[in-house]
Amino acid sequence: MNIRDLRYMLAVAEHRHFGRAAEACRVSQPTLSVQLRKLEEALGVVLFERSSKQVVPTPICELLLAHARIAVAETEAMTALAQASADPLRGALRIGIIPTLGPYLLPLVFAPLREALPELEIEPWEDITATLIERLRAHELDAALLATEPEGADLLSRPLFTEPFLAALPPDHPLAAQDRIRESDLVPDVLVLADGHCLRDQALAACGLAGPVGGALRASSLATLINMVAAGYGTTLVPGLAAGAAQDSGIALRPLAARASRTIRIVWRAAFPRRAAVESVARVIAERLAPFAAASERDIAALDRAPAARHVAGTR
Amino acid sequence: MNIRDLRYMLAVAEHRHFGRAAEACRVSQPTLSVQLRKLEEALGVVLFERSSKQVVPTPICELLLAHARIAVAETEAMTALAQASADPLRGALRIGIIPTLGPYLLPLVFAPLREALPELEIEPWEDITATLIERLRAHELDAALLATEPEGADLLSRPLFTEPFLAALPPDHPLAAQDRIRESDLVPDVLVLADGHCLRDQALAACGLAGPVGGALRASSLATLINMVAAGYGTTLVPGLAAGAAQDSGIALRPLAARASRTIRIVWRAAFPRRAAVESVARVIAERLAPFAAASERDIAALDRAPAARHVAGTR
DNA sequence: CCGCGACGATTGGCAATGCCTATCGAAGCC
DNA sequence: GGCTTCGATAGGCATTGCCAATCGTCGCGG
Repeated sequence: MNIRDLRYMLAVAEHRHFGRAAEACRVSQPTLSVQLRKLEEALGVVLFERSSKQVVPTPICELLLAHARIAVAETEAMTALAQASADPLRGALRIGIIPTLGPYLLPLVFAPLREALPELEIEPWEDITATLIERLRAHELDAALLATEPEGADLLSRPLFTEPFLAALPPDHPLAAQDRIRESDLVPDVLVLADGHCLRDQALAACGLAGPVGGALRASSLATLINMVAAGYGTTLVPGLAAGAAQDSGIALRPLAARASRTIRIVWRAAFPRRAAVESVARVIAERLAPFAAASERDIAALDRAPAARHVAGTR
Repeated sequence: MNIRDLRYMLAVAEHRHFGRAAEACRVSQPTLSVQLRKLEEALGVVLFERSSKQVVPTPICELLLAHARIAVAETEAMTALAQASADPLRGALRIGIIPTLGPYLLPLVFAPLREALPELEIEPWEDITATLIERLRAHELDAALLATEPEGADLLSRPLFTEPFLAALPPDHPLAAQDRIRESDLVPDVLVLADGHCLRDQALAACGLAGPVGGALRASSLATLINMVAAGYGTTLVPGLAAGAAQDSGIALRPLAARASRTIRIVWRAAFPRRAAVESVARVIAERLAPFAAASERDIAALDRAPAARHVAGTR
C-alpha cells in the first residue's frame, strides 16, 4: 500500500468527483481512476459507489478514511520533521570535553560558536578521556575535545590548537626566580591530578617521570591543584589556557625549557552523519584559538608578565 | 513515500542489523539497503549511522520512528478492517419496506434470513414507497421491498413473489355470503389507505376506481383499515400476507373474481457494490414465500376456511 | 430523435520503481 | 593471510505509475 493511494482516496472522498480529485492530486483523471481501483482490489473492498450522478463513499470506506487520514498526517509529520532537521548545522550536538580544558576553553568559544552556528545547540559534557571515548562510541556523545589522539579506525580526529604547559610555582618558591624552568627541576615536589586525567600522564611525561610519583596527593581537578600550589604544597604544570585562572590564584607561572605542550583535538565517530557540524565547530574553535597560539609562540618568554590567555580573552 | 519503506525503517531500527531486518521483511538485504537509502534521500536525513560494528538510529530517526509506527499501524488497521468486511454477505444491510408489507412479511423471513446469512445484519426501515426510493437514492438505504416497479435506470429490481388481494368484509356484510367477490361490487363502501401508500392506488385500480373515492376515511395503516372493516364501516382489499391478521380481527375474507394481486419486488441502486448481499436476501425471501404462492394458486377458493397466510405460517 | 457535454473507465506506451542475484570492499578474527 | 561478516553496489528483469487519447454511458437541450 502506498501513501499516495491513500491521498487519492481522501481526495475522491472529499471532492466526490474523480476529475477534481485528480486535479487536486496533480495527476490525470485516468491515473487516479486506475490507482483507486488498485487500492480497492488490494483491500478487497469497494471504496466508492460510482454512478453517472455521483461518487459516494461506501460505509466501509468511511471507516477506512479515518485511518487513512491519520496515516497520511503521520507521514506528513515525518517529512516536516525531517525537513526541519535536514540541516546538519542544526539541532543538538553533544560534545564531550576533558575537565582540564572545559572550564578554560568553553568561556572563550561559546559566544563565537553561537554566533557562527546559531541553529546548533551545543551540549557540553565534561568527563575524563576514557569515559568520553566510551560515550562517543555508545552514541551518547557526537564529538569530544581531547588532548590525546584516539585509537581505533572507528574514530576520526583533527587537531584544533596546541597549548604550552607552564610551570606553576608558589610565588616564594626557589624556582620562581628563574625566567624559564627546566622540567626536571619540578620533579621533587610536583603535584598531579588523579588517575584518568590525561593531563596527569602528560605532566609526568614532561617531567620525565614514567611511573607513579611519591606524593600521595591526587587532585581531582585542576582548580584544586592550582590552589594546592598557591598554598605552597608543591609545584605543577598547567596548560596555557588555564594560565589566567592560575594567576588569579596568586601563582607564579614560568615557561618551560623544553616547551612541553599538549594538542587539543576534536574527535568523532567515522560514521557520524553530521560531520559538517563537527567540522564547523572545529573551524570556529581553531579560529578563535589562533591568536592565542600565535601569541604563545611569540611572547612565551614574557608570559608571566602578560599572560597569553588574558591577552586573548581581551581580544574581540 | 511508501508504507513498505517505513516498515523497512522500523525493521532496521528494531534489529539494528540490515541482514536480519531484510529477513524479517522477507526481502533481500540489498533491496532493503537500497530502499532505505532512497527513504533517507527522500527525507533528506540520515536515518542510521552504519559502521562495521553496529547500526544505530540517529536522534532524528528516533523521532521519525514514532510517526512511522503510527502510520504503519493505521494502514494495518485499514487492511484488517477491509478484510473483515470484504465479504459482501457481512455487515449491515439497510432494507426499506412498505408499511402494508413489513408487519406481515418480516415475521416470516427474519428467521430464515438469519439462518441463511448469519453475518448479515438486516436493518429494516418502514416507510411509504416514495420516501423509501428517496432514501435509497440518498444512500440511506441499501435496498427496498416495494410493490411497484421503480422508475429510473439508476435503480434495479427483481420480483420476489406475488400475493393476491382479498376482499375483506364485515362478517354480516351482504357480500360475505358469496364465495368469490367481484371487485366492482366493493366500490360502494370500499375503504382505502392514506395517500402515498401504494396499496391505496392498487386497491382503487383493482376496483376500477381512478380518482379519489367518496369516503372521507384515509386510514394510516392496514391494521387500522382492518379494524374499521371489522367494526362494520365498510369493505376493503387486503394483501394475502395480511390475511391472517385480518382473520384474527373477525373479518370475512373472500377471493376476488379478477384475482387482483400485487407483486413484491426488491429494489437496489444499480451501482450498489454489495449486489451479492441483495441477491442473497432476495433468494431467501423468494424461497420462503414460494409455498405461499403455490398455496394461494391452489387453494384460493378455500381461503376463508384455511387462510393461506396461516397455512404458510404453520409450515416449517 | 439526435447531437453534445460531462464523467468515469479503458487502452497503449513509456519511464520509474522495486526486487533479485552476484559481487565488492572494509573490518574483524583466527 | 585466509576467512567470515556485513553493508554497499551493479546489472538485469518484472512491475508499477503515469499520461494522452479514446471509449461508453448518461442526461440534457434543440
